[in-house]
Amino acid sequence: MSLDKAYAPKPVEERWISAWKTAGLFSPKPQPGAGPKFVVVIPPPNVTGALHLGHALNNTLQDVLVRWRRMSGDQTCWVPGTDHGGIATQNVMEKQLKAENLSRHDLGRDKFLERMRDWTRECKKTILGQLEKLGCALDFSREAFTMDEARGRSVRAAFKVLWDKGLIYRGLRMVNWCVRCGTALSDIEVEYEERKGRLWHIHYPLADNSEGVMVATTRPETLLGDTAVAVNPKDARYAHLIGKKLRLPLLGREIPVVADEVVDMEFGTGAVKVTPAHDPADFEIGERHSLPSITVISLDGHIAAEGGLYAGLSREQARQKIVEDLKASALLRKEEDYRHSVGVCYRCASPIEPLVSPQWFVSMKDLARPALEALDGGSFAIRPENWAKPYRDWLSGIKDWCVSRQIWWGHRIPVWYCLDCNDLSSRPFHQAGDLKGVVSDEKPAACPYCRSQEGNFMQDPDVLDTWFSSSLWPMSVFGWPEKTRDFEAYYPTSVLVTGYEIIYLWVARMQMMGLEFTGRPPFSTAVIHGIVRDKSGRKMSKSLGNVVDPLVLMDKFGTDALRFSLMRDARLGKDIHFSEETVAGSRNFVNKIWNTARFALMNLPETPGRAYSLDESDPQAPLELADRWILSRYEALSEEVAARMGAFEVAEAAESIYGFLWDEFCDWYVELAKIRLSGADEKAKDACRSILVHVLSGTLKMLHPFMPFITEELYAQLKPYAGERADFLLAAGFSKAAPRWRDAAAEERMSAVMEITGSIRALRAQLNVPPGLKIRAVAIGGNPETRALAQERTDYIQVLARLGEVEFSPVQESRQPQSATALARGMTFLIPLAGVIDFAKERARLEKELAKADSDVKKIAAKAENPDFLKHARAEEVETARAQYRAALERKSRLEETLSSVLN
RNA sequence: GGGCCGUUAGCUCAGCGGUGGAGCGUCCGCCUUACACGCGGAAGGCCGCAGGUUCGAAUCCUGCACGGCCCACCA
Repeated sequence: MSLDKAYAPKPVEERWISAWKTAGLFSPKPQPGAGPKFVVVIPPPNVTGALHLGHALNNTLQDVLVRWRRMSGDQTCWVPGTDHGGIATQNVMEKQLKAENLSRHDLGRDKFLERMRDWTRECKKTILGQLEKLGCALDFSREAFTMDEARGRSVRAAFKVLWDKGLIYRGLRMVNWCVRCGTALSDIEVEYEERKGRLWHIHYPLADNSEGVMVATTRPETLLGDTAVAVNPKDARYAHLIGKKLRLPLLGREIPVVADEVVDMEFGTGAVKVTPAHDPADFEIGERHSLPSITVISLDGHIAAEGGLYAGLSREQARQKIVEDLKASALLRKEEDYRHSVGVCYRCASPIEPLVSPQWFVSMKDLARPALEALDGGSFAIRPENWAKPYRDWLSGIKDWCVSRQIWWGHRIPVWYCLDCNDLSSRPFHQAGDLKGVVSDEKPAACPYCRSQEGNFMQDPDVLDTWFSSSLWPMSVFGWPEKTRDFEAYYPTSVLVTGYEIIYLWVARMQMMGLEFTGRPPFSTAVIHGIVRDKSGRKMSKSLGNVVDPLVLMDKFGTDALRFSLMRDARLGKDIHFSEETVAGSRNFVNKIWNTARFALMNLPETPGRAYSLDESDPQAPLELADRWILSRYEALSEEVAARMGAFEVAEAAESIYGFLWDEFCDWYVELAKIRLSGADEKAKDACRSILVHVLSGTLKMLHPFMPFITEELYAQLKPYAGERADFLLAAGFSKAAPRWRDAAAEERMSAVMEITGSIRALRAQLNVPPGLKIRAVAIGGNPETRALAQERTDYIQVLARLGEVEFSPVQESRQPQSATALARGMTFLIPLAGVIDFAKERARLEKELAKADSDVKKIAAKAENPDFLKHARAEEVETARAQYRAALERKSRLEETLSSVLN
């Protein structure tokens, strides 16, 4: 068997992807009653384009959990899919059309949707291909799409149930309107940005042209729709004006001064212009004072007919013109720069226009209550826990959900109007508030209101918010509302892995819907991760030009490397500052693993004669210190990693495995194994081989969820030596825990060896002893155990520190002229180096060590000699401190001795 | 205005009550037959600031400053 010197990911990845697929590895059949289940549904990526690093993070995290649980013995099921993505996807298509100088209206609804479906088909292919390439153990036979036929049935069923319960209603309400997208948005789809604007102070004279009040506004164009000016009832400045009429500038309309608590006396002039049709706060003032509401900005963002001579202007043009006209009429009294937060569309970032229009709503209060109870009762948990509070707060203050969108791409609202009894022609659809509708999947045969059988039915033109179908996802992917076997077997799911930015948009709504329709939370834990940002912490965006394509990274460093670096940084809930260097680091680690296996295989017989198993009661060869140490460390690692994974602390688990494999296994164990492997003692060799096979294959298993490809590749080579037959690591599962291998004594002894080695290595490096030179050493001092250990394991120290002969001198003050000195664990290693080293350097080095020892002594003395410490600290704490103090003193005095005598 | 998170080595981040850690970068030395995507060594920290609790605080508490998110009807 021979492996290349450097790992080449591409062919390995391709080979295993196809092997997994051929074996149907990710589509295990549900086995009734066979052990715990672990079910995950993918957060379906929008079909807006290719996947980005955030998707890579999200899906790798899920894959790690799924693979881990599968190897732990759970029945797992991970469902893939994509989301039609409503406005976002429609915008992508509209951009494409724009490049062809077309609008969606040029195509018409049917043609447009056809193009959307074509695009979606391609996009799904891309996304699923990328997920496969990422190595995701998704059951591709279950692929779902939020707008396919089955999901359509779920959506319509949910709508019907909510309708029948009176939880869905249509009403004329003030909503967030995106002028650019031409649709209403829900409250949480509005983002607030600090933007620089201006604050205009406008004088509103009294109707008789005497005095008047000054108001401040950031949106002067809304003046056209003003129907009052409001002041605080307690405001002495304006008390005499309450009830009087003002003359609205430019239009001349008379409007009243009203008193309302909501007005802040401190802010601006203390008087507010009230535009009920175009501001949510003003809308409420209008309700309280029965003010008329005049719509002056229409759905397309232009000034409506009521805007007089401004009608037809865009809102931007109107603002400019109105400011000019106010200036001309000397009513504009002040104009200042003003930074304030502006609501913008989460999909296109253009400013939101609050306006009144007929929309569909879901009444949320009753749905939120069970979700809150699930959280408080523990049937649903959020990790990390600090997200529970914002989640709870949001649910507690929940408002009704505007679910209608005036776009074409989405689930059409399943409501029909009879043209024979609904007068749609005289009431343009979007202006009507009280149409009689029939909720139905298909066009009804007869009108229940007028009994007409003419079939003059028209479906509501609106579509549902894309998040409506998303909220049903954990149910709909298994066929709900039908009682399918899959639904029985896999609902509710186990964990949901997603980013914190969609906790309200998605997580909360899934909880509410799941509880409403099934009485059970759709998943018992939400695992929340952060956002992938660039190196300097900025969000990745096309406009900043800092987006990184995961495919490019996978191509350059390998998929395992990309996955591992994402996982190493994926601390729950924390953002990742991503840099390519960390992927290079992971690539190096992957290569390290490759070479470790190469080393092991080089030292195993060409054809596996027998299995090197430690499970046999009678080991084939005697184990020695290094073996017992690495086994102990390996067991400790297994336990720690299992605990971490159970708590979803994936990053911590990854870090631990990294440290174990590189620092302990490679840098220490493998180096020591070389002693026996290069010798002639077959029994000793077999002992080493057993350990190498056992620890390496076990570590590969632990790593498999993180880096599925290289581990599969190497395990395939190693498994005959481990006596295992499974074709894939997922099928092989983890080895049983073996706590009997924990060995504190071996760990302690090995750490002494490491310390001694370290001090001699440091001496060599600092004194520039030629690395190839095998130097002689004289060992003196030390307590009996350490001394015995050093004598027993001289071979370790010789190999690790590249020593020649080591002489154990019984004489405490053994004189070795012209020696350098290494101190460790109470032992002194004198290294005669006349002619090799510069003794001035050695003196300087020792003086520095002495200074360090001295400061150590002082630090520990501050504790160990402190009567308060001795009085209050726990006994074992005191004991430890005393021991440390003794050791520090001992070291210091030895250094002093050395400096005064040996060096002379 | 409220809430959450962060502030530790040049950079990215662990540590969360007992003599300050990792990776990358830097410096010195090594092609030591698994790996130069490597090995050994080293330099580099008033652990944001100020109080408090404690025998003892990077770690717990309280304020403050700075940075970042989220929420809220500031015209």
